[in-house]
Amino acid sequence: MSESIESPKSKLEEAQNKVIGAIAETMDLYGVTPAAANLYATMYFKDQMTLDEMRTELDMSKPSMSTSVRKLQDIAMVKKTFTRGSRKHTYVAEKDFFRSFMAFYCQMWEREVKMNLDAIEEAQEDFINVIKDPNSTQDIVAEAKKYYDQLQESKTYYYWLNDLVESIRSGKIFEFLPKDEANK
Amino acid sequence: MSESIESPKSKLEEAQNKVIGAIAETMDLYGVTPAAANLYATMYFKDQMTLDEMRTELDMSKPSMSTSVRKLQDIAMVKKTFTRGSRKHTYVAEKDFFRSFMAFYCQMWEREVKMNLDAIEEAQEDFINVIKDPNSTQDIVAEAKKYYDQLQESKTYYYWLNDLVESIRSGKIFEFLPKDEANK
DNA sequence: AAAAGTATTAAATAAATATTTAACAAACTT
DNA sequence: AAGTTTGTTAAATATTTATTTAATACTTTT
Repeated sequence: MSESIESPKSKLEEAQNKVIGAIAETMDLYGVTPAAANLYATMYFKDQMTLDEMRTELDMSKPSMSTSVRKLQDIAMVKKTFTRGSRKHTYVAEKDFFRSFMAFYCQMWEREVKMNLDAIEEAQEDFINVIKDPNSTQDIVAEAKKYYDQLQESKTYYYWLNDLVESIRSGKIFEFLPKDEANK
Repeated sequence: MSESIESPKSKLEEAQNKVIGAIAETMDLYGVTPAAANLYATMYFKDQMTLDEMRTELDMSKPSMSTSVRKLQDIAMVKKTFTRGSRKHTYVAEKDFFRSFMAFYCQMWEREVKMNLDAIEEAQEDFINVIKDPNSTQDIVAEAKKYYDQLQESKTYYYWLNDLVESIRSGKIFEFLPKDEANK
């Protein structure tokens, strides 16, 4: 890999590719498709891109770019920009990871909290009905009570998760955990 | 669905199933297979289970239970227990969601930080070499500087994420965001 | 309003992942 | 130590998910 004959241009690209690879690899743990992960990582080094530039750069189909870019918009990692004079849509990558973090996790956690708390409320009602039901044996009642309490306990977690979301959304968390911490 | 003819026993199960469904559905957003998600949610209402009980309960193959339970152990959502007198291995679900949260996200975020910081360090070195290279044109140098700075900026985020992990691991975060918050 | 360019949706294909069946290995019992 | 039970690994199958090709709808320009 004789370094000396390599052009500055290609060294630049090589350096970018290292980061692109790392970002893409960690991103598909975030539930996005490989295409979307690659796309975001690629856009991370571009000012803005059109769908056609994307498909050329990644050598993939346009619909694939279209759906990927939409998915990335959903999790606020890509934004549409308005470029005068061009009919093509242009998109930019969110380069502030704090914002991506916020958008992604808050959305995910809110969904989780809502879905589980809803189910818990319903189930707790059911358990109460079982407890009150004269047809219930002692064993059944005891079980129902146990589960009711277990769910009650778990609500603490979901409330906490909601608080976490809230403190991220409001930025209050950065009072506790500052962003730069003297930049190490 | 005439409620009155339903036995307390089946009402109990129905209530559990509501919660099982919700947990399982949110869990496969956490990168576990449907089998593992269902398994965890089922175990959430059991004291302990053997592999054979799991396969009976979920009506799936034993190897599927074996791999699922291992995956769940990896993310610390299930623990092995030692039951005297039984040759079968027994497992219990971690019912404290705070612990699961900690284990899952800390592991995930540490991986992300390490992988990306490593790539960034390498890339930044490369960019410096391009900047120092006499063959580099002005444009190339400017680009290299731009990317170097962009990566430098992004490190702030990864350091912050590391701090977050640290404060979760140590429990310090609960000083800032208390667990029970008067239980609403 | 027509035509050209662009983006999106739908159906078909390709690729990846989860699950199962079958074979193997390990641990316990007698 | 041989046989039986339990758990794991490997190969094959099934299922799901991602991607592409082809068709459609929307925008903008003339």
